[in-house]
Amino acid sequence: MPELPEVETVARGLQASVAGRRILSVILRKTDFIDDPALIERELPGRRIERIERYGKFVLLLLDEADAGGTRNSPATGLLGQALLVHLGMTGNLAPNFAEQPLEKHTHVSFLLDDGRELRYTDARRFGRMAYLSGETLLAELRRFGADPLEASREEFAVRIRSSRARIKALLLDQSVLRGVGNIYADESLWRSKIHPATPGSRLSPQQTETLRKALKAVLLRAIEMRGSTISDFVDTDGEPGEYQQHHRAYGREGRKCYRCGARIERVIVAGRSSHFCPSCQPAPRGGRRGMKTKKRNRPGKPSKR
DNA sequence: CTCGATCCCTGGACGC
DNA sequence: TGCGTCCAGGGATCGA
Repeated sequence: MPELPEVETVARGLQASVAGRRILSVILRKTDFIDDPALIERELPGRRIERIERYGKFVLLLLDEADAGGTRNSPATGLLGQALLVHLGMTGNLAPNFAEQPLEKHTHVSFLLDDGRELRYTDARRFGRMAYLSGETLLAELRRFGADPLEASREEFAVRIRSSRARIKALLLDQSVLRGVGNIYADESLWRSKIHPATPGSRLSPQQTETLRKALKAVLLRAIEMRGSTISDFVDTDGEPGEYQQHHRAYGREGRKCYRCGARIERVIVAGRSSHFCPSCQPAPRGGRRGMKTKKRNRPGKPSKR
């Protein structure tokens, strides 16, 4: 499941492999995860991919100007003009392929490039998102998201975390608070910080908050070095899995021994997500079992018509 | 403001 | 072998 380190890995891979290439044409197959498919078919052909960046869990392909008769110029430095946003959801993948390579299953978009390769988007579950945005619309979209956890200062991080009574696990997952953290790295950073996932943000001490900021940043940086975590599907632009899953201390370790104290790692649902923690190292917040249901989510009944 | 529930989707695990 | 069921989860949305 691509979170910040996995998306960073993909963005770096694309920057190395397709930056500077021009998109000749676009082939769309399934489009229900695309904001405005017709816009993409109209706007993308002929555009050059200037560079690729990560923004939260989005891959941003920054494109050159639309019109430009004759030579095209780079966009003004630092200013985002127009971009293709790609969110990988749970199972999305964006990677260049040779055109003669057979299409993998669930390949929904192909961008034909000017060097004969194709940049392909595959996504079995289609929890991802693709959108072409420009100008103020693009800026407005990016403003919806909170601080980058690799860049947030002590002060900014503290304000964002401690001013809310929501549980810390929910805050870490909330993209309008911090952009890029998902379930794995939330659990890993909380384990390292010895903070229980159901602790309200407002109940964290300044020291705990700073410990969490540093732990989160360290975990993310280490995971980027290891090219992300591969639980089931994730592969980078070379088709290689990540390796950080070998360093998980909490996520996916229910019933196994805590590396610090030997107690059994538990799993509860917090903020609607599986949350793995050490009941000994990460004691429950005082004042009750708020949000401490056991693992089962209610089984949905007959799906109702819409 | 914060919460849980529901929905989107498919592959994989598991029980029979 | 095959079928049914459950589960995973990021994010939007809605009602409590």
